[in-house]
Order: sequence, then C-alpha cells, then structure tokens
Amino acid sequence: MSVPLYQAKAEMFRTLGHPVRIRVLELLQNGPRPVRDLLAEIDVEASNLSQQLAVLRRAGIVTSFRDGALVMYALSTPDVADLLAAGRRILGAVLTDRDGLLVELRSQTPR
Amino acid sequence: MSVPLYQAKAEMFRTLGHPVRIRVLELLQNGPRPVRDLLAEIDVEASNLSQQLAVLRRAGIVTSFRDGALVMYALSTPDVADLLAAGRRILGAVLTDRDGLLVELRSQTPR
DNA sequence: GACCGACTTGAAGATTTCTGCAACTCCGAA
DNA sequence: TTCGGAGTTGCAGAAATCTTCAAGTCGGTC
Repeated sequence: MSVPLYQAKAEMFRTLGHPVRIRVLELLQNGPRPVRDLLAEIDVEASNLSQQLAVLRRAGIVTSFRDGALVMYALSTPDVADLLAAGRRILGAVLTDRDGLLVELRSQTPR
Repeated sequence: MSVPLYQAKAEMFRTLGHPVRIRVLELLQNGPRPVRDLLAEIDVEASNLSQQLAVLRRAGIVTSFRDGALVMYALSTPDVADLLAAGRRILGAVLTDRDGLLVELRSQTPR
C-alpha cells in the first residue's frame, strides 16, 4: 500500500479533530440543517463556524446548498454516523472511569 | 451534553490524524508488535516513531510493555479496528473516483 | 435600489503540532 | 563492567491550525 493513502486517511481523521466540527456532524446526523440553526446550538462566532464548515466541505464530509436566503448543510454520506458511533465506543473503552466524562458518554443513546 | 465531551471526542480523532499513527494502528490490528518491527515497516526515524507512539499511549489508544530487550505495543481495545474500518468506508464514499486512491482503497480487504 | 439578515472570505497573530538532533536509560551479551 | 542494540526524552526551529476582525457576497423586502 502506498504512502498517499495513509495521508488521505490521516487527513480525514484530522478533519474530525475539532470540537466545533464534531458538534456540527452530530447535529447533521438528524438531517440537513441551515447554518442559522447550527449557530444557535453551537457557541461560536459566525465566521468561525463558517471556517469550520469550509473545512468539512473541502474534505467532502458535508455538502451545502442554498434554500432561499438560508444555506443548508448535510452529511455527504450517512457513513459518517458510523464513524462517530465507533469513536464513541472507543472513548468509552478508553476512559473507563478515568473521570466523569464516562457517565455522560453512556447517557448518550447509541442511535 | 457538556462542552468537555466534544473536546474529548475531538482529541480522540485528532490523535488518529497523522500518517505514522494510522500506519501503526493498522499494523497493531494483527496483534502486539515490538517497536523494532514497526520501525522496519514504517519509513520514519526512531525518535519520530517514538514520539508518535507516545501520543497514542497518552491518548490511551495503545498500551506498551517490555518483553526482555524489546518494547511491545498493542491496541488497548479492539474497537480501534472498527474505527479504522469506518474511516475506510467514508474515504471510499468521499473519494468516489475523485482520484486514483480509490482503486487502492478498494483493494484493501475489509477486515 | 437601499437595506438588512445570513453567510463567506481573507488575512494576521497566537497557539499547537511536527521533525530531527543530541543525550540518556535499560537490558543482555561478552 | 563495558559495549551495543532498542527505545525514549528534551528541545528548538519549521510548519500547520485556530481564532478573530474587517470586508464582501447573495437574497429578500420595503
């Protein structure tokens, strides 16, 4: 297997490695959402959110389209939900009462 | 859900966001391996590999133990394999003949 | 067509991550 | 007890990422 493929995989994971971007993806799991909604749920400046959305867009993980005055975002593939779920599982295995985060993690219904 | 949990998830993904670390994890899927072996398969300096292993160790994704003169590394949980597999699927969905990497990706047997 | 809300873009400074070198520890063999 | 192989650690310069501010675009509405 060639080197560039590892590069691509690493970039994909790195793209997910940001709190705001994770938050966005989890919100988009429930279907397309306008930026305005995301902004209302995530405590971050509009320009910052826009930058993070651009990162996800460039990586091809989300797509966007205009609906009148609003810009909508959606997951480009439902596989993203699997990835997030797998991440959640590992976090559970790794944290194993390392601290209180575990309790909170467990309370999140596994889809 | 509180902010710190997103932080933890993001950190977990960021930990995977490096070519050498991805390579290491894929090699460890087949069972524990001494650093010497990893070094032989990954084209990187020993100190660099050691730094990357330290990152994975700190994140709790791998564990290490000494076996005589060798230091062995192993996945801390088999769930990691699922995560890598999910990543592979997304990459496949996202790349969809965006370039030649796709062909290579497909040739990799899905576990 | 002027204005406002909804977003995006560009750029700069601050922060974090990476890489490679040098020095150091640990173990086993001679 | 000395030596060499196997790894790790500390650090500094280089590179990538984040955050924020200012400016700009696109649609609707009055």
